[in-house]
Amino acid sequence: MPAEESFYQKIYEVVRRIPEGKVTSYGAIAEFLGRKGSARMVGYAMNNSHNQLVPVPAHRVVNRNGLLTGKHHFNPPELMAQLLENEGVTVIDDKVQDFNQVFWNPK
DNA sequence: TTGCTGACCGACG
DNA sequence: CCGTCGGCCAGCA
Repeated sequence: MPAEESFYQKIYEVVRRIPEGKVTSYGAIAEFLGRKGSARMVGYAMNNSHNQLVPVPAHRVVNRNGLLTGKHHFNPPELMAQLLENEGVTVIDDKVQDFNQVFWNPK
């Protein structure tokens, strides 16, 4: 049996599954991992995403409102919205437009 | 082991 | 509309 993966690894794995032009929410990932209500863990894991050897598209993860709450952790902060728009996701005032249409549920 | 932190969410007034 | 609080729990000093 393979070595047991940390929750962080599982989170990163889910985030990598997000297709281009799609986004998901912290709560959705937390719920998918069976830790519904602990969306904080997802965000906290994202903070460590830079520590991963494999790139993690953290810019595709937004909060429940479709707001780019984690943009301040990017360098530069505008990069998050720019990456999303580069993939076809419209971002206005740090908020994802047509959120229900670009929302991707892990499964 | 204990205590603190946090890129969230929902409820309350 | 706005601020505040509780809950959730892995990681770290």
